[in-house]
Amino acid sequence: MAGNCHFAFAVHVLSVLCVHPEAAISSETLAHSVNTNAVVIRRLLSDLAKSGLIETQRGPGGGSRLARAASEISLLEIHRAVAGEIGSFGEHPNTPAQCCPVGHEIKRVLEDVRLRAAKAVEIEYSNLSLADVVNAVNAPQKSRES
Amino acid sequence: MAGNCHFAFAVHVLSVLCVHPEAAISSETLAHSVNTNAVVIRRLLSDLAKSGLIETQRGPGGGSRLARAASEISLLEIHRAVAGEIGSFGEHPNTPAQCCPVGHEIKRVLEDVRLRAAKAVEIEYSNLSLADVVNAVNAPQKSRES
DNA sequence: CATTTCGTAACAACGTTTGTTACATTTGAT
DNA sequence: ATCAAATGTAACAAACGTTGTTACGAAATG
Repeated sequence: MAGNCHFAFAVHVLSVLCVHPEAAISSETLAHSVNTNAVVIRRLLSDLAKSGLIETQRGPGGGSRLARAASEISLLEIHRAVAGEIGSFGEHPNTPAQCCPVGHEIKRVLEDVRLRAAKAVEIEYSNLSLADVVNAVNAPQKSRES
Repeated sequence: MAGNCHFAFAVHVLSVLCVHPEAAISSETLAHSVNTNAVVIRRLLSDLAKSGLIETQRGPGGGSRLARAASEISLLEIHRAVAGEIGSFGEHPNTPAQCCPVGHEIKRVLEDVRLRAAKAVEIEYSNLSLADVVNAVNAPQKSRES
């Protein structure tokens, strides 16, 4: 696995919240569906709440629910909430030799390339909503939307 | 940093080879430009040679040079050579609860999402050549091509 | 006030990546 | 032939990020 799985877990969790609009779902229940620890889920939920995608209640009967209609939540928002801006494709971490003509400019050029790729992914994610995901979950045999 | 920097290093190295077409460049020289260890570069060069992007000579005066015109080498090829297929955006590593309707289907849906994003990046990378990168390196003040 | 649940800190386990040393192998020059 | 230059690759340590886990305080409900 490269990087982390916050985004995948978040989409999973939000999908579960989406199909249970009537009740608040506990981190324990969500953790069971994702097959991980409840604290891992709570860390995610904390980020999602900070971004206003869910609302959470403490105490008995507490848990989380969507703060908005699933059709109004894009995958881009989810990604930003739990995994930051898109575009961490292996950057050049070193300081290249500045005396080398290539070394002097390469990081700027690579950054442009990175931005292009990031923009392309952003467009894809912004065109997919949580509702699209849940629809796909509920319609296994059908081909993909849009 | 997320993941590795093979791709960034490879583009850097290949750019240096591109601007020195007259001679074979040693891993030591390349390592100096990238500001890393020569063995790190040799590992990269080994992958690039296996993919037919460069040719390498051992012995005194040896080193590497491009096997093709830079305009015929896409960033997608470079990525595949040193960092594998595009599309390792934090997958869902666990086996979700199969009794949960969402858990049962979510990995397939997430895989579709991942493929979409990967395809978008592939298109960007396939439309950029090593020559484009070198042109951008040589024309610092100009805006980007295409 | 007891129970449930969240929020968060702290820490261990694990895997990946990078850098480094070491050494065998190939090649070219003298 | 021998030497020097350079690659190819294995082995290993250090650093880092991620995940899972325990623990415990805070909040809310009845």
